[in-house]
Amino acid sequence: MADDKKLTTRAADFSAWYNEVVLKGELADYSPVRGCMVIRPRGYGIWERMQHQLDTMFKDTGHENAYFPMLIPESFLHKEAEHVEGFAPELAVVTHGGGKKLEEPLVIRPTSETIIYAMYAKWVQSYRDLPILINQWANVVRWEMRTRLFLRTLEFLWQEGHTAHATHDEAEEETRKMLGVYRDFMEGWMAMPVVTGIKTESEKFAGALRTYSCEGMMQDNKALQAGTSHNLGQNFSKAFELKFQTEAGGIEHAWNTSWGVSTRLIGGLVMTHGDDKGLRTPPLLAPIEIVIVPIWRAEEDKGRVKAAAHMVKESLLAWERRVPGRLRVHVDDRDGIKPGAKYYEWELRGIPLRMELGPRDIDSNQAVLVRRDTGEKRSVSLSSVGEEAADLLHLIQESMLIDARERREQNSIRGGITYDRFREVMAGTGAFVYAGWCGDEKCAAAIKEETKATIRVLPDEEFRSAEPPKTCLKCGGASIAEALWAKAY
RNA sequence: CGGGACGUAGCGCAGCCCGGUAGCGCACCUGAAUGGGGUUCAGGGGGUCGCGGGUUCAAAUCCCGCCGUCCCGACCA
Repeated sequence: MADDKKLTTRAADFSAWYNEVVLKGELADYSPVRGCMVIRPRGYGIWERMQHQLDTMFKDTGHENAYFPMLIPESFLHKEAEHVEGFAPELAVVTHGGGKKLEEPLVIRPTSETIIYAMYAKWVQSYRDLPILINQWANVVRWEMRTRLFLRTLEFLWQEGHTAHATHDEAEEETRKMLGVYRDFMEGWMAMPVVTGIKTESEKFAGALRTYSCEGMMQDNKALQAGTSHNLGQNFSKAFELKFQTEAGGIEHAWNTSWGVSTRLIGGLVMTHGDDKGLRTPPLLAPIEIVIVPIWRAEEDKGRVKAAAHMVKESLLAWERRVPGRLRVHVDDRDGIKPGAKYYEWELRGIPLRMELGPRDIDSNQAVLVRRDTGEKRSVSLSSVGEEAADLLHLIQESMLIDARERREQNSIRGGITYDRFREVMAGTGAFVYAGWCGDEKCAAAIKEETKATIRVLPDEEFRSAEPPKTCLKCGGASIAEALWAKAY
């Protein structure tokens, strides 16, 4: 039976561990405003690399960046019924300006659909004006009850893409395409495997026709919704009269999509790859890929060892790597700190590769390379150090994804699970469980009540088993949806 | 918003029960030695004890109120 395997999970107090890695890794800090976060340079360095890569991928798929205002007239939110219902409880509202009470309150954007489609309505006359493919990087505010650094803060930084199309099929294609971009980024760059799929009616975005999502598994076996892509249908174009004249001459409402990822991804990175030594950063996202620690015993060695370290750095910078861009190398030649202390510090920061360079190495034209992910050490010749380092970084990137995927598979259960066993698993380690659902919200609600597990997505093929579940996990009735059940952040 | 814990130096904490000159570890600064996995010694700087009120000759300590943080519920990218 698939569910007889041994499930594993990280230490019980995962929250404390997470906070420790984030705070001691100096990724973020609490701000004076409750529930808001300050991203410190180390965290922002990772985010900048994420942002740059995502931006590149958006541009490669034909999108442009723009900027829309932070303040939105309250009435805009009310134009789409489901949308306002979904967001009303968590809005921050500006009621005064210039010392006077405003005639109409302004909400601080919780997301920008309304203001953006109001503008698109002005810009679009003809089918020739479509599609509009725009992205914006912005901070948004949602007044959450409970907050957590990176995962759920009152204010957060994200990217939101908003597009308008002439047909439903084109919008659907865009929605799926951007979900794929997210998956490629999360797996290829963050080394974080995700399950993609469609959200159920009750879990979809407020105002969407369909919502697709990327769900990663964290080390406590809970799911993290890492990115979403929505097919909004004509809901917003009807609310904001976003209409165009077709080639045939008729007037039709446009079809919209929106999709976003946020700084939550940094939290996902920590919870996917962190270990008890601190952060582990995939090489492609590491602000520094290689740190060179020069080691000297006698004072007379110091000068030549430091000089050698900088020469090695130069030779690494000169190395032509396979992916675009130079190797990112730092020499830690600080005085007064012993090498061991430096090792701990760089391990905490998650730098993927460390090079130890001492007098003995230099005399034998060698250096020691140490992998952050596995701790493995190897001696390499200084004449081929660039190639060795580049190969190792490539290997680390690959093996971090493989390891994370293996961990997820180890903690996934497909098929043949009884509800009793399901309850037992969810009360214990937790898992990704692929099982059927009869489609009745009462069953889903009962499962949530009893186990805290919800349907994360109806997964795409990659995650499904050969044999689809035939019965509902809870009631045993005929299954109409093959669902991924898990506890979630 | 309900239940619990907590708030004292940059970080982690003791002191509170039983009121009486604000302490410890790490970090930081100076000097010297040290340096292949968290150096050692000596000297030094830093705190309106979360905020406000009350009791008292005297409050970090007792009482009341507020604010904030964390954990557990409801909400959520």
